[in-house]
Amino acid sequence: MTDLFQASAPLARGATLGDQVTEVLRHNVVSGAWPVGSMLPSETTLAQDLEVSRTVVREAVSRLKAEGMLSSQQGRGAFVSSDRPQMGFAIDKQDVESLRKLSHILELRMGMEIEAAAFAAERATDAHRAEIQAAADMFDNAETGASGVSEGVEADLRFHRAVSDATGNDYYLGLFNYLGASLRETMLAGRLKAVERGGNSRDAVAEHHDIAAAIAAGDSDLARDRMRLHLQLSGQRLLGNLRQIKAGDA
Amino acid sequence: MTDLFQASAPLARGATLGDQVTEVLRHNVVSGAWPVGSMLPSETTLAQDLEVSRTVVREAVSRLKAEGMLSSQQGRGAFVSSDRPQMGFAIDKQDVESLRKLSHILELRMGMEIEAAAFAAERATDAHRAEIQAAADMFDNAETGASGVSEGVEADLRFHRAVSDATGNDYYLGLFNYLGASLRETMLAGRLKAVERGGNSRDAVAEHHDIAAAIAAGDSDLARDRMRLHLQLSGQRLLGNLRQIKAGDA
DNA sequence: GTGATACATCTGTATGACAAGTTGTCAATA
DNA sequence: TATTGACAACTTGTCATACAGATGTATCAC
Repeated sequence: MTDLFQASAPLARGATLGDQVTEVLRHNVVSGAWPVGSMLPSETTLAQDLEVSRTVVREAVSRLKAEGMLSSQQGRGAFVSSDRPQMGFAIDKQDVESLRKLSHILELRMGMEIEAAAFAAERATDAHRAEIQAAADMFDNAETGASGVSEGVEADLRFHRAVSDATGNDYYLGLFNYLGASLRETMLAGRLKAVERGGNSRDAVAEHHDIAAAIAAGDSDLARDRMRLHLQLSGQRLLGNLRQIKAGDA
Repeated sequence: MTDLFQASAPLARGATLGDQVTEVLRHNVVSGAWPVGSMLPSETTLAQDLEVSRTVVREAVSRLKAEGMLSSQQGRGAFVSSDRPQMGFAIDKQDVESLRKLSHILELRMGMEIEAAAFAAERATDAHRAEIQAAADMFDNAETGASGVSEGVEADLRFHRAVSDATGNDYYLGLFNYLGASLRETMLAGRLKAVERGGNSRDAVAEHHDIAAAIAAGDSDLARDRMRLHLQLSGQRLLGNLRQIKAGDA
């Protein structure tokens, strides 16, 4: 049953075996390979196929039981009870600590914010545009001035939230708020390292201004492109800084 | 440390030891006995005090870690990370009944799936491509043949899920699963009306094939464009059908 | 004081064993 | 034939032990 592994990319360094097996099992459920109501292979079988101890398999199963994705009964087996998290779409708090998962979260953010920028360009009211501009200026001051690192992150988040708000679509705003909250601490750590290395966030300031200009001009295609570029670059910057941190630890 | 037990209510029959210990630990957190940030007693200590094996304690801790209430680190210990369950991104079930909110949900889906199509074109494995093609064919058969309405919706969802899966990014897959599940009933109602009006979903079949071809060719820009077009058109079709239903009701 | 080293302690993982519960088989029985 | 009941073959639940790997701390040398 090596095909259990086929879809799982090389797993994050530092992730425990329990984390890894949890991901494999979860993927088998959400991908539909194990439909809702179906029975899982026994823990012993899974342990053999995945080449880990039964201890690790039980750890993974117990987590997914806590999420409501699996249920088990002594003597019968374990079953898929739901193919989605009980409480909507959620990101595990520890996931942002794994660079691979973090990059995936950033990818999702990209998909969502690129289109948000386009909607914002089409629909932003004067008030929205003013807030976007204000957030861009605040970010500018925070980065070029002598403000603390925290102010920079907050201004950054404020800008992106303003763009999401300007879509006039509360789901964009809601999803951004959730992703932003999940990323806040990590962004803070990254920016801290950036400052230590001499600071490289002036690019981000210019990118914010460019996006704000495109939205103000009502050019949705341009807003899309500039947002894409900005998120690609800032994602690379963040991941680069975090890699420095992890390397420094070792 | 018998006071660990003092506040625990009589536990349900059939509850495993793991369930019981989970409740004890959870109570110690929410009651404030173990403040946020504090360190838990070691697993060995807890096992002794609670008179269970370390296995059971680990089971309980792993569940609470999955809930985001605890976090642990090898060599350091386990800590209280939050005294309340984390809330994710959620869509109210009644929102899909409002046409305006529904169109907003579809917009969010667009943002997410357009970029997913691009990632899929870049990263899809042979297995992914085969599944996408199979889902497109299944949709084809369901729409051109004499299958039920439900099969069509399921095949439609399967196609889009396959694309999300092909990103290799479980957050795209997870968000799609959530949005798809939220939309399933509404899509069913819309397609029912479409069939009643003479059927207009052959366009969607062709669009699916077009998308599949773009992904198979590895052309991410084309995949993006075609997915955007498809979601725009199918969104309009769905909303149009639903308006017919609402008009018929009145 | 400072840095290197050894040690104690914690979580993570593996292994083996047994208890407890469920399901299917199959023969004995009415 | 239909039903019962013992039994074997599974499953998950729990325990005990051992060791690996990571971390923090005390200790020693300089």
